[in-house]
Amino acid sequence: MLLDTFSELERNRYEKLLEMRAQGVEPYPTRSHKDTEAAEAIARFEQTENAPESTPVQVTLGGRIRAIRNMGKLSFAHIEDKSGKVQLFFRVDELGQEKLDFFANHFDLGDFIEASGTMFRTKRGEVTLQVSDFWMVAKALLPLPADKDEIVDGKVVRHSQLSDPETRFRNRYVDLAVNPEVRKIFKLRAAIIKSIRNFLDNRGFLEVETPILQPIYGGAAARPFLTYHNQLRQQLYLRISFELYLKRLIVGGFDRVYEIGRDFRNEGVSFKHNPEFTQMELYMAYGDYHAIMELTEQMVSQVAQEVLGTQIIQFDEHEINLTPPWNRIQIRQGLMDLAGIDIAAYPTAEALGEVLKEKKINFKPGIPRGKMIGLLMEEYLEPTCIQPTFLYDYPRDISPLAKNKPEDPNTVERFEAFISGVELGNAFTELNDPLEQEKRFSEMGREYGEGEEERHPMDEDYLRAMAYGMPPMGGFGMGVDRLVMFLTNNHNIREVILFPHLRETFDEIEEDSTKQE
RNA sequence: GGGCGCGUAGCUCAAUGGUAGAGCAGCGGCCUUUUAAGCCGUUGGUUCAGGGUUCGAGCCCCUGCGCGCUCACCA
Repeated sequence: MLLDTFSELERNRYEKLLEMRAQGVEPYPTRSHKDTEAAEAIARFEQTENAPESTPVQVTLGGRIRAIRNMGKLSFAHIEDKSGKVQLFFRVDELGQEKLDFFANHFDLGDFIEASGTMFRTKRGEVTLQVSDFWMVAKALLPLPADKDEIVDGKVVRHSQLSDPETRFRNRYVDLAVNPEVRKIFKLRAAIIKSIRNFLDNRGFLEVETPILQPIYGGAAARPFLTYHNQLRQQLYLRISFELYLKRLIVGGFDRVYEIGRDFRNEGVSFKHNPEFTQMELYMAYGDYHAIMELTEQMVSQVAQEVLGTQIIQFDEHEINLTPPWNRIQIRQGLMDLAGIDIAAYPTAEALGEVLKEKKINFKPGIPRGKMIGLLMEEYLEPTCIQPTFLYDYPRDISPLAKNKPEDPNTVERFEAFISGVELGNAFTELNDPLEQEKRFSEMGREYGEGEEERHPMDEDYLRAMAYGMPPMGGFGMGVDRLVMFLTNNHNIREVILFPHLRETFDEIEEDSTKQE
């Protein structure tokens, strides 16, 4: 029972609720009567304020009470709705002592109130609603964490705001309710995604939805989540990428498709990894990875321009310029320049392994050559990619879905985009030769061994689709959460996901007897 | 999974091994233009959990849980 968990402080609010009911006032009425947003009321007043024949701005406002200042014969309150805050002014002359006392005795911080009256400007200069009538629309039984804003030199200074990350993420509704800057992140997030859609829609891409529950996972190197369909008695995986389904659609004739949705990867959780995350993938027939590079830099810079009004963003201590063209560094050349290693001179894993040992880079014995190159990139290339950079031409053995470079069978046409040393997206000229694809799947099986879940499983139906003829194309996958992190200057992915995954608490584990292995 | 750090009132934080505190929030007063309102008074604690050392533990030790940072795994 909720009531059983209440502290004395919370009981107190419940008592007020009971008192209201006893007086015939419903604390959760069915209808509301708000007709104007806070910001709109203020704007309308300011427009008419100095007009010679201004008519009074008469409105009914509604929102959550964020501050109350009772002063005996008058009261001030601030309420907040999605447009912002506005002050309410209650005077005994206007309302009578009884009504004023009713406000003082029954309304708390966090309650939802509606009030009608006329807008005016106080002596201190704040546009305010002079309340002629008010009523409760939802009583809050639990108190929100106390905080107050002070305006110093035009800047809002928060006092004692809710800041403990665990409390904030476990009770995101409270975090959002009291921290407007957190709400702002998610408004920006929505705008970013909308802007991506606009960009792609305008270029003839069709937005599609493909299965999240998949009998065979694929399209990325990651461990999947496993689930089970009872009636079909079928094991299913939660998708780790959209790739193989989207490319089937290109076979189907759409030529340009994209999807924005959730991927699930059963891997470590960190400041840049959440078990489920939002991915954007697109496929463009008759394009290659060079075309995708251009599309990517245009998309990201344009999204920034639309959402932030600038292509120059601040991330960490760096000022990052998203304006095209971005840096392009070929991996072999980059490693020659920055590490003094020509990877082409070491064509086998054994030979390259010796180089890694020389450079004191630790690696698990037996990993493929491509992974070793990945380690070199992490050490020498990626940290230098502060400004937006495409690293391109990847080793073939870690890229089973990408097409060879025509002149170099060990290298594929693939790039990854980096900003501030962190990967933003991954793209390639897509392999469209079904027999070659079949060979690659088999190779992956050998490289990784049977037991390793991250090896790319053979997908027979995908090969069949390709065998019907798949036009040449470029494809691209981008972590939307990462992009939101860059554009909102957040360094932890949990800050840009509304309900990030947190470990269960002990109590929850004990109560949940159905939990799986 | 490893290492380091943190966990005290609803929130933000104090407290040499020696009576658990402050501000805000709450509650009771005073106050007719306040705005971090103010002034006076006051309530509120399983110090994350369990064990140990000690005359005595918020503090020291052990175990567990959670969070943060970091490394590893992983794009």
